[in-house]
Amino acid sequence: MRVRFFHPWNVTYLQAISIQIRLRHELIERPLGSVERIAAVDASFVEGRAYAVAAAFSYSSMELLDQSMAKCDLDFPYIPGLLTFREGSALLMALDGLAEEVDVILFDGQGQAHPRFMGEAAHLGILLDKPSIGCAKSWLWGEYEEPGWEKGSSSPLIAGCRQVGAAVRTRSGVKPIFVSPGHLCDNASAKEVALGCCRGFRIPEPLRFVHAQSKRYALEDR
DNA sequence: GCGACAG
DNA sequence: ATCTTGTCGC
Ligand SMILES: [Mg+2]
Repeated sequence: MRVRFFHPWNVTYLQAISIQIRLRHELIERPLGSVERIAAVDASFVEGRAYAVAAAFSYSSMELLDQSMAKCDLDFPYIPGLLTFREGSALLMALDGLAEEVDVILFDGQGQAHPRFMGEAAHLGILLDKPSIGCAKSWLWGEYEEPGWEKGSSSPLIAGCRQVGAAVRTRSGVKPIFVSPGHLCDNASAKEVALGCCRGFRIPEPLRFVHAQSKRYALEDR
């Protein structure tokens, strides 16, 4: 898939925040259409470099359809709220190598559950002009109640008097994940798709795969 | 000033 | 996220 919109990546802390605020006006929230193919992307880090892997799957069977890797030097530090400026360009490079077209992309981080409603999934979804969903392993933004113990139960993440995502129990009795819609998606679709690609583990299968792959890629290049 | 803080 | 192997428990 191709990147449709661009902005500089070698920016200062204040410029990064300014870009997030500007992109906020481009965010479109709406239900997802039918999902036949889905992609996920993640990165691992070693010796100041990011190793990103993107992969495409059949949504119904979770069969692997395509895979792509990218390596690049890191220049921006990790700052909560600005994760996209650390690993975003590496993730886009990996996604750019995917030949298979997909209906939605999963990211290892927040979507709209972010102080400026512009988490990694929302931000990169806009640049790619593709539907996107954020599936974070821990909390960043929004008030919520502990969801029920059973797999499938969830409770809304509320910020600024509106729902920006949900804490979703993807395995009974296990810590929930934080699912929030990115671009061209809504809360109901995000939760449905995130749960729809779990196969017995807390983390949705496409993200589990790219996480493991990026780690292997980084370790064997060390 | 203090606390919180995706990966 | 990373530094790091085996080990305890469901
Ligand atoms: Mg990650």
